[in-house]
Amino acid sequence: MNQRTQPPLSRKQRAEQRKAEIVAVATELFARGGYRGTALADVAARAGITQPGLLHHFGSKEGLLLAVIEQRDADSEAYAMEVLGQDAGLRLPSIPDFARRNRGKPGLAKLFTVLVAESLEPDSPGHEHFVERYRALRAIVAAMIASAQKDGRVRAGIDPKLKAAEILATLDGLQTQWLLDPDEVDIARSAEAYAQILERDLRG
Amino acid sequence: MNQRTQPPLSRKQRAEQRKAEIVAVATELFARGGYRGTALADVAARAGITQPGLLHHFGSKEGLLLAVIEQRDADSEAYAMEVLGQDAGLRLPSIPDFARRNRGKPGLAKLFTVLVAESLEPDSPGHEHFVERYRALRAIVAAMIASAQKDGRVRAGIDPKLKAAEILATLDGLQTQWLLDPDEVDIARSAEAYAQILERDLRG
DNA sequence: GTCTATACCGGGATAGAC
DNA sequence: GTCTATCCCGGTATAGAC
Repeated sequence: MNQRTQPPLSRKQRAEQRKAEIVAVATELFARGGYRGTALADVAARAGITQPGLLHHFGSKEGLLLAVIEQRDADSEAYAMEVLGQDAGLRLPSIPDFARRNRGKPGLAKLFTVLVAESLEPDSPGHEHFVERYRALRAIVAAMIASAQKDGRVRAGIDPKLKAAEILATLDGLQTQWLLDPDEVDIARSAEAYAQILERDLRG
Repeated sequence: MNQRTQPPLSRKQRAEQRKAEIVAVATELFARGGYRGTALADVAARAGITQPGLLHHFGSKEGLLLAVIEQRDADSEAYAMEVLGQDAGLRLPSIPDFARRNRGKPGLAKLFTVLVAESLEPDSPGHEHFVERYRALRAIVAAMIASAQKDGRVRAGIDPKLKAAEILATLDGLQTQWLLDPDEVDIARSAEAYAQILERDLRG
């Protein structure tokens, strides 16, 4: 920013920036329509490029999908760190925060829901990725619960792995109902109510 | 069965039977691949008919989808009646039964998950249907909870509508994790654990 | 690195014979 | 009611010029 002429963007940097723009557009379009339902040409047009121009960067449509997934993961990991990072403890109040934040970006939430469903079949492009993602998430939450059990902040009767799966399931499921019918389902209130009963449940 | 010659199938009955066969095949194929990912010709081939032959019955691909959805709904409604029908009370133990039953038919569970995701977008073919379906399910469960509150079997602090959404969310979410990674997620055990904590929660 | 042009495939729907 | 033949669209990917 304080260089005298123009910030010297190398060719490689320019290319990366271009790719990032395309990924952003693709994220939005995949969220509606899903992966299969979205045409490469549409992504290209919105990014101000032609379809072969786009393919030059990503090689194939699947390549673009993987780039989108990768980038989305980086985002949410950053957020997870921010929200529950400092103390490794259980911060239940952060659950509604998380919900509220997703509410602000329905596109991202929808992208995730749609892609997971498209990835259920074992040989689909994103399958392995989402399997790993859920395993990792369950492990993280389970570890938090187990650690809280050692401190006596969570009762012993809880099975950390089962409870982790259940927590993720509830939040995902609420989100799906909200995406389907936002007028009827208040994701923030639901998440708050859930955080409360969860606390009751964990403390015993 | 006790007619002397052959049970006289009218033309109309034959046609209905044929359609039912096709719907069954379509259900299976839509479960993998989803609606968009499934070719009409594949459905037709598996049903022992040609693709135009199939279209003769359903008019369009969307027509076939609606037939599939309708039929699946009839099925699950029948089951819901069976499982919690007699007494209008809350039968939490039936939750694991429900999960176990779905485990036996992963195709149907997958169909549902995939179609809901494909129906998030407001102008998608099945959107209205799934919106209504969830509203109805939430209303039924909420009514059961409210009635149990009147009897004093459920504590007053519970908000029936919020709790209904949460219950459906948890079961859906667990099912999705199980479909994605059946080796890692035990849907029956998870559902049992959830039914237990739910009982604790409701009783207070 | 981006374009134009095009090859090529797969899919849904229609026409019309039987 | 089912078939064959065909149309036509939309989509991905490739070739090759600039």
